[in-house]
Amino acid sequence: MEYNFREIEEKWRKYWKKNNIFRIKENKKKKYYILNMFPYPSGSGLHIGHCLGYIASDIYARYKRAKGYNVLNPIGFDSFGLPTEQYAIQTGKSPHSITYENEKKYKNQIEDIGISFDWSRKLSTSNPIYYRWTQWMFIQIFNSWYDKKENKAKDINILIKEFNKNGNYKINAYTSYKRKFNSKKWIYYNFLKKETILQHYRLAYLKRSLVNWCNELGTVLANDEINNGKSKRGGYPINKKKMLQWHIRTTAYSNRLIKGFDDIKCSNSLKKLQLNWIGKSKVISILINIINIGKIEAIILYPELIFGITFITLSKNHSISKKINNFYKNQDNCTSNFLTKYYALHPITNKKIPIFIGDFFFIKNKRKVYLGIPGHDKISKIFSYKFNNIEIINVLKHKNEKDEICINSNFLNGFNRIEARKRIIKILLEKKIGKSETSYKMHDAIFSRQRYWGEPIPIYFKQGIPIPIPINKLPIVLPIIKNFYTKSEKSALYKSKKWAWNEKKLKIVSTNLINNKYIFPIETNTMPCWAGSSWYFLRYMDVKNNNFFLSKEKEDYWKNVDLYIGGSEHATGHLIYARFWNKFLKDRGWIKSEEPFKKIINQGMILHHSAIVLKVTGKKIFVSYGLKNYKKYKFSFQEMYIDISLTIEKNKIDINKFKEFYPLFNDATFLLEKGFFFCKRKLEKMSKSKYNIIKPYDISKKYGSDVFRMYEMFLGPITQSKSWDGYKINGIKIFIRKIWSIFHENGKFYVNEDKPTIEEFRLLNNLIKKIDEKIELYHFNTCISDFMIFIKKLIKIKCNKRKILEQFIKLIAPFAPYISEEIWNKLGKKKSIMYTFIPNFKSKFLLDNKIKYIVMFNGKLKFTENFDSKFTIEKIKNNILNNPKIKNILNKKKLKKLIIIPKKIINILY
RNA sequence: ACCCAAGUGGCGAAAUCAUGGUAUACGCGUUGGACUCAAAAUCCAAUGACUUUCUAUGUCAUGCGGGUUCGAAUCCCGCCUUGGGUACCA
Repeated sequence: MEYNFREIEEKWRKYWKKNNIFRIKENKKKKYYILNMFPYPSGSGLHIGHCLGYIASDIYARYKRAKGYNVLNPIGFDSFGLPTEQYAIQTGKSPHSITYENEKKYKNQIEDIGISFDWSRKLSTSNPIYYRWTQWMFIQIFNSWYDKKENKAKDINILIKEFNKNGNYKINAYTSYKRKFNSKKWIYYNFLKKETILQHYRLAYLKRSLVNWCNELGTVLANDEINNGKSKRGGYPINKKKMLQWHIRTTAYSNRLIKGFDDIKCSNSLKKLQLNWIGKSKVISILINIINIGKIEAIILYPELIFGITFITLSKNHSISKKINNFYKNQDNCTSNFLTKYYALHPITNKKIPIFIGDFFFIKNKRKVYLGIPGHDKISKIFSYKFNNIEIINVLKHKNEKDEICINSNFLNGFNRIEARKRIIKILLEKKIGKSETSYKMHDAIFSRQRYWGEPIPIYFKQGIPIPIPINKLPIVLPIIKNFYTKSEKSALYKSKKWAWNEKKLKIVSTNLINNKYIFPIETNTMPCWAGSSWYFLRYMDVKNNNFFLSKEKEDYWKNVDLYIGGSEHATGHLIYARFWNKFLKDRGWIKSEEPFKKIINQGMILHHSAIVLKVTGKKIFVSYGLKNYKKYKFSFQEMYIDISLTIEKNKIDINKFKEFYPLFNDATFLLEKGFFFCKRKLEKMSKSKYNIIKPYDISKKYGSDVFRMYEMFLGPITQSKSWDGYKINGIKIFIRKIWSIFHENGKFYVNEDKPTIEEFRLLNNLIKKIDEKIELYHFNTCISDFMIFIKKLIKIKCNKRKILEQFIKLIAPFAPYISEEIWNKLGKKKSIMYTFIPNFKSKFLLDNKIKYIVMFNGKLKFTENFDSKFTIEKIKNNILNNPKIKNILNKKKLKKLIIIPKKIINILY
């Protein structure tokens, strides 16, 4: 009997939906919270790369459920964002309707592959019901300061009270405010002055910072939209421009973000990535005198190399560069790297050091100074070759392979690096040439966006002073603006005619009414995407709550995320922000967990071939790729991505299909190569822009969702990127059919009711043990191998006994839920297989009384030998020495040593 | 430029961490066979490379070059290539 996946899968899809099988309620069972990283609902819909994480987490969720946990496995949409905004500008559609359509598309596609998401908990960041709380949280961040003494964020009113009492003398706050004031002064200050000071303490504050401004496009651009200093769209120049923007004092949490790793289970590489992003380090800054100019401060990363400094480069933005530049005003070479006529004095030797100005170095540090140590720094060395009068001093010498000692370094000579560093630091500090500081690479996160499609920031401005909208008036809803493309440096919301706050009536009114007495302008910037995505995992626990973002009861039950699965591209930004946000909410007492995620795994990407054809620039002529360098043609070519479905046999193109697909090129000319038209193929990330997307529906339509699910898992380890090959899916198709056929005899469903043999039980328990272990390690690909081996053996020994097969189908159900549900039903079970338990393995069936030893000669395998598991090493030794095979190989050579590693190997050295 | 990861047959990969111990499990593909008038489907067998007439307890293979070890795909050092991130793509 043929397995009719279309009918069967459709049947169970409906059953699950109708009976709300995936709906989760809090109960007395132990909880397990699985989370997929927030998807962005793009217009092109889901592709098989997205599915990878969903399938993996679904297998894990179904498995945990079958192990007795109450599993929360929710989904929602990070639906604010740039692509929707741009698509809306292009097409004239409203971003609201685009988002609605895209979310619907995603839901259908995800349901199709049988993911057990609880859709009743769906949320969407662009929904006012959700962003009401994002806005609320922003106001709370605004109304908080960081107490360094207790290491937590607190209400700003506590700080104000303290200022009233003691000024800022006694408080130990995380602040950018450097001056001191007492309570008298504070009380005397006016409203404006007080708020200006408070801005240095608030966790959300306004500050001018740089943006990428593109004048021609009339907008701020993301780095992603820029290529080589020009806009990707149109290729227009970009200028850095300072704008007043909201910042979040994330740096206050640097130490806790580092410390928190103790409680997160994730790969070391993920930890390293985040640690490097935070970039905490102890550094020494030194003061250097520039003759006739003044002092500069510079960071010296390796103070033990101080005697190797032979030049200094200043960034063009350095205040001293600007002074120096005045002298060079009339010279042409001020723009790139050039040598000035100024000299610095070496802080210890007082030797003259030449000063350069330029951008050769990636000067990212605040000091904007680069200390050139060409003897031991690669880039400095390259730079010194450019200006060949730079002196190169080697200050290190290899003592042996590991240790380096200082040379040409005055009093440091002869010390190894570590010792030399200690000594020089001590001297620098004593002589007050240097200061020890803790430095962080991370800076406070910029929170303002000049876009339309984001959460409005709930702030209005009274004489330029930011005041939060009263929280009982939240949310302030994003106004509908038909044409929000500003083409000016004003933010999109500036175009809204109704975007002013009436303090008397407590509502949003027309901007015409602004009188700056009781009607004030509202902030026109919107929030960044990371706002909504920094706390969504909390909302899933209590998505329908209208009174608060999360109730105590629900939080007590679900606590935090047990397993977080998502792409490694979010390893830094999103994870840092979400962890910060969570810690903030905890500090203020609204939640209890210090860390939001207990365990994080990163899935790899799926790569696929893309097809690129050669087109003659500006003409409807296509040239087969192999003719690219053919001298007869004097065309200039442009490369064009075409849909991968137009290829037949690797890089051959079906021209008729091509013309059909692109009606624009119906009358185009094709220059062939040996009668065929070839393209270039490239293996790269699956993406809409590269037209190499494979949609899950195309696969599940042809093979069924079970086959699709299992094949995606079978491609390779979840954490690695892997390429898609549509041919190999056949192996899984055959395997699913084998499962089906083992439950059938002569075309009818049949299982044998006899008691299994010990050998059969042993096979089953071995499988249970392996699957148990491998699922916990997320090795889903090798689980499938084990299922295959198991089924192959059952077929070989002709076992179709109920007691074995029933357990097997439970084990495979998380991987292939549809066929399992059908077989479970045919086995006579009334309830869904989702409600069954996967048994634990019984170790009594696993015992083996023989142990296989590998016998090696000088580390090379010769043969294997079985020994009784009870044998002592001594007994094995005697046995081996008298083994004729060994005597034969040893022949007349003398045995030097015998190494026996219990339960593993025997190595004979001769 | 910096940070993080990956590199194993014709191909996807296993063994890689906790714990160094039979390299290529499982699958695809290919080849041969069975069934069939034939094809598809299915089933069975072989399949890293090399060498020799046969045999084998033979030789060589885990991106490249070294090292540690009785023993390295696995650990250490130095490279090469590819992918991801670098703060307004998500």
